[in-house]
Amino acid sequence: MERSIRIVIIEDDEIIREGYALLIGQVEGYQVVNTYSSFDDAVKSIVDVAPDVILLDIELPGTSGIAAIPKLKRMLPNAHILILTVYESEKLIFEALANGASGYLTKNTPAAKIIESVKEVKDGGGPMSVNIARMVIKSFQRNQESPLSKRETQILEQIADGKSRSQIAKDLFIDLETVRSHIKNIYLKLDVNSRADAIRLAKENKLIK
Amino acid sequence: MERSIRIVIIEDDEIIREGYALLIGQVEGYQVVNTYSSFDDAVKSIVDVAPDVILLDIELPGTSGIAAIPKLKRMLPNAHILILTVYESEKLIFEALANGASGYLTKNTPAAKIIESVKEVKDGGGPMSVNIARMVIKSFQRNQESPLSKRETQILEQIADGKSRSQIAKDLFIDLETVRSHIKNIYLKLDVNSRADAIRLAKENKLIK
DNA sequence: GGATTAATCACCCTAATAGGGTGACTATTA
DNA sequence: TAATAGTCACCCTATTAGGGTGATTAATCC
Repeated sequence: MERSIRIVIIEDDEIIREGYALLIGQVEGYQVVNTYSSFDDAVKSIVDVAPDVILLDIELPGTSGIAAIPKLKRMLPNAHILILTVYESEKLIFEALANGASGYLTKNTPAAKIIESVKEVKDGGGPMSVNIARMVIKSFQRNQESPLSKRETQILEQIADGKSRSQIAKDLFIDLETVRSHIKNIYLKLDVNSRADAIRLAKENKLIK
Repeated sequence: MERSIRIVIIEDDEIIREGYALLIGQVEGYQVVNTYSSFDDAVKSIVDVAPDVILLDIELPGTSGIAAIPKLKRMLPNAHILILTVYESEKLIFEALANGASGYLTKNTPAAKIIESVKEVKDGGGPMSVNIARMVIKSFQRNQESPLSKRETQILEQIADGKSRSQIAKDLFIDLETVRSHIKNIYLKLDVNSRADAIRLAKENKLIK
């Protein structure tokens, strides 16, 4: 028989924290080995506790959940972090994932889904709430009504890759002057006059990746 | 009573296509209004059929599923496209999502999950198979063992935003020479000697976003 | 306590680059 | 027939990028 999944909960609201602990702890194969009310509190003993999965809140007293992620990953490289929070701001979600969170659930998530998600992160999956998944997928999508032509988009993408005009010319097998011409048109259409502004505007409007 | 969800299936394998059609069509609230064996075949009548959700295969004769996505979105701006395929290549997934797919399922997905996902995309969600979600989340994560210091990472990120040294200096309130010094160290550490190479290498290794 | 690393700044140098202006030719598409 | 996309040409100059070779301070590490 496999040993049960060792879970730690870091959450400042005592009622929620103990509620989750009780809920998860009674499921077979799941073991809540400890709970903490803050990351700063967890630091002392969490390494010895050696959890497989850490349920982490974003809003915590002291070190924020976001800031805690890389620290936890350094202390416990094999542990999976599952964010469990009320926040749905795009910035927070992407920061959490970029920092190393393996999943992101919002707090209205039904108990069964939380249980399932714990198993899922432990097995290397990436569970997300429906609305989070929507935002994540949306972040990949480019603007379908770009003012830029295909060629212009392609060249702007190369500019965003840090390439010089001459490098772009070489890579696309066109003349340096043609590249210049395209860049001028890009600047005209976007109403900017520098690479930095063009890149910023294009990314803001998802004209390029 | 709400009208049922109008579904179209584009899939070249007849057995799979009709299997899905039968499976989905018998669920209450779900209506398979047509099926096609290719995009080129679908083009003729799909606009008149006016589906809410399009189940789309990636490997299709003629126009590929990936290439079909933006065309379908242009023809039916309000339809949601749900990819249903055996392919799990990172490149295909991100291309599909970037082109406008609302969800991505692999073909081993159980029937119940497919049914649920159709409803989910129709409601603006972003359903994904477990393994797809894992890859998507992974794509957000930065390398935890970067050779670059925080400051260097920050400066390389600004370089990737197309900023000049002097712009970076201004934005970070440090001297132009300090920026130069950091860039030199970045180049040394990454063993490159141009912005383009540094950006490419850093993105490949997820040192920056 | 000595070594490494991070972060800051200084001054040498030169080739290449970016951006602005203005215009032309061709092919496709509306 | 008018607009757009894609190609190329030549005018101009200030800025930039990259290489070299330092120094100083503070923090962190063994």
